Amino acid sequence: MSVRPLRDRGLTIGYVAERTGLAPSAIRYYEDEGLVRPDRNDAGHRRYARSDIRRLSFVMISQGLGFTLPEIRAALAELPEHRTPGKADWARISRRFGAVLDARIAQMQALRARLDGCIGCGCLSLKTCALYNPKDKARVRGPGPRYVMGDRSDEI
Amino acid sequence: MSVRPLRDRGLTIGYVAERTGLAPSAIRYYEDEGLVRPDRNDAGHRRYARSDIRRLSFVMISQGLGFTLPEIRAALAELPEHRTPGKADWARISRRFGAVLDARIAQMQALRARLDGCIGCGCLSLKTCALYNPKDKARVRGPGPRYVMGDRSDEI
DNA sequence: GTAATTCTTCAAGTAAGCTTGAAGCCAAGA
DNA sequence: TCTTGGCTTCAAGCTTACTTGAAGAATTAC
Repeated sequence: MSVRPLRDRGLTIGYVAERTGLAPSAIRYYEDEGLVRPDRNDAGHRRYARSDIRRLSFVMISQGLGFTLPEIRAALAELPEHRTPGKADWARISRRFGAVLDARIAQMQALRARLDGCIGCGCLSLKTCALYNPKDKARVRGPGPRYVMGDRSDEI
Repeated sequence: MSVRPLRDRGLTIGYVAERTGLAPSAIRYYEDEGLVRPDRNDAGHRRYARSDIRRLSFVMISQGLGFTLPEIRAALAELPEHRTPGKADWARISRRFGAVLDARIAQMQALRARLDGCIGCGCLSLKTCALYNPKDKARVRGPGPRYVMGDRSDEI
């Protein structure tokens, strides 16, 4: 446990890591990804603001909700730049994420309903099955690049 | 479009690729992952059964529903080995996936409810926020290795 | 004053789900 | 017969979200 978290005005990365539970390497990575912008001291060591702890907490929570780092970065971009974000600021961007979550849940429920429909027929044949309908390419998030997946539509 | 899909008893990979919309490389990859087991002709070329088209369709559908290849492989393992799977077989494993989907939807709804609770307080402080409660580490699926993420519990 | 931490950067590894490319075999059509 | 195209294997690349390790500088602790 860091005894003196503050050196030359700002929190060290080690202290922030302790407070958030994140690994220092992860915090540096988040900086590369534009999620935090710590200052540097004369020696080039990172110095964090107290509010960065909340910022990083938001990153962790959002990831737990299934958001990607680019999505989180976009959300964080809406926070005020020259003022420490307050409750209202955090509540506002949280509400947006809530709406996105609602949409995702609805999407999953739609897929689930389709599956129900398809269980009855058991067909799984490319053109017949409702689950192939590319209407909403509702691919529930998965890793790795999923390139073309184009709609090669010939007859089954 | 392949004019003669059948050579020495069995479908060529190119034909199966056309029919499913999958790239041949993807189909070979699925074989490496144990999702299909085509025969080989004398020259070592893959020869698929007609039922493999349905099998690969199931793989695509399941991925669209958010299942991983290992999960799909496990499901496919429940199909009969020495008999071409019929409607009932496909319906049975689809029903299982449906139940898993239900659970996932419920999990997301629980997370969503928690977020609602947290929007009110706007705290996002590590120990206080309900979204940090590791009760169910309900991380909505995301790519990449997520190592430790341990519960370093010290005071906020 | 010196040893032990902590910090820095940079390169490479990991998992998942593939694609792309190289090098070579085999078969069908002109 | 030759060329074209499809097939084979194997190796390497891509993304995301990181970790691990190396090599070295700065800081802290004793």
